Amino acid sequence: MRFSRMLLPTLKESPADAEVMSQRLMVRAGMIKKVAAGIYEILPLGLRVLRKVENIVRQEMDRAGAAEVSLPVVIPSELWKESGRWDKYGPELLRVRDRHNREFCIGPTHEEVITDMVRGSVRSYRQLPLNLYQIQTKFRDEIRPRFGLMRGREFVMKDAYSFHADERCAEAEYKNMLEAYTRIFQRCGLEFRAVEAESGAIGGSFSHEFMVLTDTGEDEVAACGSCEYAANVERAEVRPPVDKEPSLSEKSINPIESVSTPGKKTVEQVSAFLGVEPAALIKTLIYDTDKGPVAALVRGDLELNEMKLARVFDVSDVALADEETVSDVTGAPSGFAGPVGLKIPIYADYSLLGMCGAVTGGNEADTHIRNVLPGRDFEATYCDLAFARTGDGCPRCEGTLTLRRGIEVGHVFKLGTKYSESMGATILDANGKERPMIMGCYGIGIGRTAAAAIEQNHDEAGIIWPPGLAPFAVEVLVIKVKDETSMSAAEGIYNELTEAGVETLFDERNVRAGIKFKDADLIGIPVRITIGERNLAEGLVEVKVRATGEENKVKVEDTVTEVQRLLKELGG
RNA sequence: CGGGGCGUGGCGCAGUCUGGUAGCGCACCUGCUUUGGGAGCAGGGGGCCGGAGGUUCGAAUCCUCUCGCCCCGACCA
Repeated sequence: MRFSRMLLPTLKESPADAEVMSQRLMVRAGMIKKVAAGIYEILPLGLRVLRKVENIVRQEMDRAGAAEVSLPVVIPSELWKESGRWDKYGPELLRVRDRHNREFCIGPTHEEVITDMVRGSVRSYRQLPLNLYQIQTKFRDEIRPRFGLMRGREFVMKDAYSFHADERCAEAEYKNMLEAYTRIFQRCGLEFRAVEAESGAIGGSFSHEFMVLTDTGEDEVAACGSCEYAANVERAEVRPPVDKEPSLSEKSINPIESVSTPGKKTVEQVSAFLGVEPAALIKTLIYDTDKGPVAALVRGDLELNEMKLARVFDVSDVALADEETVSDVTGAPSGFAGPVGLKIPIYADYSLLGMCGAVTGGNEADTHIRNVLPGRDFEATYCDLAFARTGDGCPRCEGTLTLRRGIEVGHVFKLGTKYSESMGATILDANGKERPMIMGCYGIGIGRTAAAAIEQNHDEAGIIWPPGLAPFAVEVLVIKVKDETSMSAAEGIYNELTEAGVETLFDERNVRAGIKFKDADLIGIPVRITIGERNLAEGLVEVKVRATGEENKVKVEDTVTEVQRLLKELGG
């Protein structure tokens, strides 16, 4: 491809609204251009990269036994009403009407459509399993799109759906997809972890997020340094402490006493006022549940994870109780709740085990109490309630967890029968009994993967593409276009490379060398061949590796073989 | 949805407070010089100042409404 024939508007300055590096570099490298919040035009260079990701995904999905389909972007509301999601999905679902005033939505995901496709034509367990995927543009009307392609409203996604006659088969496919995803992201040249997103109650986990580890990710991941355990911080479990022997100080601790703490409600205020560490406080939160109000306790320096609390009660959601409920159950305004003397069920985080002489609310306005000893002064059910932190114990081994940021680029999820049941996608099993198909779904954000690759692979000068995703393998750069010798040598090398099947960008623009060098670094093509008069006089050209800066002079006639050797070495 | 900020040429911005015929840098066009890391000089083209209404002799500037964009938070998975 000739540079001059390609729309490749590089920018010297960064766009004002770009928050993260990948977005800045994609805009500056002329890959994307924003047209509206979360909606982008993809320019030729950008598309080439997206196609690289797509093709890797396609190859690995095919290799894993999945078949590609194409599903509609515009989906009739009936399908979504069947599954019940038309009412549940909320404003993120973009709804439109056609000229006959019929309702449709722009597909944000395609469980309904794929289920509809399969339910008509699959009637027997003999026709299963199936795994169908598509690579397609989707739309989610995100509240706050940001970070360029990382969190757009319109975005390209690979989504796959599998159908099975029994659980074992569904689980096998789940593993199959985990392996396929691992291959995909390896080929993309990314540092990533498959992270448990949700643990099944009975062994194993059936939701994994593939997280690319970077400093700018939107999600926080707790990963064990010693084993494979990794989980979204919102779900990450913490190893329960071994039972603590009561220490001497515990035995000899003084009885509780009240202290006046006028207007001191928050942990910071109370710890500052009393001159104790936040970790010496017990935070008491009153929550509303189906079973009435409960108290949840965590150590003062930790944060309660509502999801963990919800899981204790096996509900999808818990909410902090309102002011009225708090004063009803504690007899005090919020900010002064404490476990001592409470009549409602008390759930305490493991972090309370071994605490002694703690400070808690006094269940009385402007009052706290100290010398509180769990077990002596109140009883509680102990469980894992706090957000995991760096240094916490791994739940699976003796190692410790470290928190890192990550970008979710893929998600593998066992769906079960939610859609097949509501939409009547059933088969007859070997006994002639009708049962819903068991489904799984598997997504990969294409644009997000490309963005994540940039987050992980760039320097001050620009992008450094992993060979697998590079828009071109090689860039041929002529210093002086007007010099006929240079130009004909460059043309020769360019043609040879192209004929050898090496994707080559030929920068034959009639601009100063400096501009071309800067653009080459910015665009980040792995290998650059520079053709200048001086070297050419000795029959040489320069071959430079973008990632390492390593540079070699090569004989003109050896260029193509040398480049091919280099590319092989780089893993392209 | 709450709070804050910004809309001025393709991009980045000044001008707005204190109304008086729209400016700078980059990019673009022409010429000359230059030519291995975003050149210099000279000349030039391009802007319904986001939109509507109002105040005024006169509005980018003041007032009202509106649309869009960005940031923080809440929401969402």
